[in-house]
Amino acid sequence: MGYTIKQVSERTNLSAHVLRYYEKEGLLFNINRSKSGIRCYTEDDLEWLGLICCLKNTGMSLKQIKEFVELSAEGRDTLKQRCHILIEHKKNVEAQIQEMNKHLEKVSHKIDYYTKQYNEYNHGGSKQ
Amino acid sequence: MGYTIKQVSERTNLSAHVLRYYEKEGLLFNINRSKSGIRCYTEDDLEWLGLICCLKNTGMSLKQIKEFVELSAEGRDTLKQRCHILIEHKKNVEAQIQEMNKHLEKVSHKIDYYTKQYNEYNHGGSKQ
DNA sequence: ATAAACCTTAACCTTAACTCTAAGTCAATA
DNA sequence: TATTGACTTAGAGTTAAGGTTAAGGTTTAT
Repeated sequence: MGYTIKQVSERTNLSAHVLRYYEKEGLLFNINRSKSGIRCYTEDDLEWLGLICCLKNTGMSLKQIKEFVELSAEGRDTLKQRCHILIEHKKNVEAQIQEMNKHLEKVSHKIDYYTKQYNEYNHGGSKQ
Repeated sequence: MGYTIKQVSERTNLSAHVLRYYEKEGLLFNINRSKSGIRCYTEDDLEWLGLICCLKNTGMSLKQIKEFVELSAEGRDTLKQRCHILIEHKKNVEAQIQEMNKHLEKVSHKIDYYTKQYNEYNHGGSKQ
């Protein structure tokens, strides 16, 4: 019935430390505990963690994620707000990706330039 | 005859502090100075800064950039190595972008889900 | 010539996101 | 029963990439 912190750690690729840290920082709440205080994560908790990782992996800060989580805790009344946050975040990430692509192009140019220089150097060079 | 740190700061959108910091960290070298010790950047320096920013903006750490810069300082013999680094970096960034897109899809699903919930809530809800 | 607006270095401060340590509890095993 | 080992907490340490402050030198405008 439920998962230990170690099991969750293995499934999420987050260390046990990080899981406790996230909890302390308010990204996870209402994690069940045994009588002796040991965390016991539910399927729902795993679901949440999935969303949190997803937001984190797209560059949302823990602080922003926390805000989102707090809204979620307030229930259905904040659905619209949460939706808005996600939509904004999506836009940001898309813009970010575009920027990255633009920078990548420059890197590509540099690669071409270096490749050319390298070939010339090898042709004209004395050491074969 | 060259640019002051402020002029470079304006052109690159890096603060004067950051320019000095980069120099101290070994990302820039051989920056000319006036007799009184004031930095005087050349066009070449600006060119370099352009590449550095490009690498930084695609997520390369200053440490890695420094390694790249050090290779450059060694001259033509490291052209191949540098080329390799850039190509690897490009691959990484492309992979990163793909990952981001995958995560974005999940976010999109969540948005759909929330939107649906919101609509249902509003239809079934008592307040209008 | 004196203040404003630059420049310099050195050193400490900040923030995010961990990461580790110390000291202790608890359950299972030898 | 003693010890191993996973769990707990509070809190300090780390890293990257800067930011800020202090204390002072230089140049230019009035």
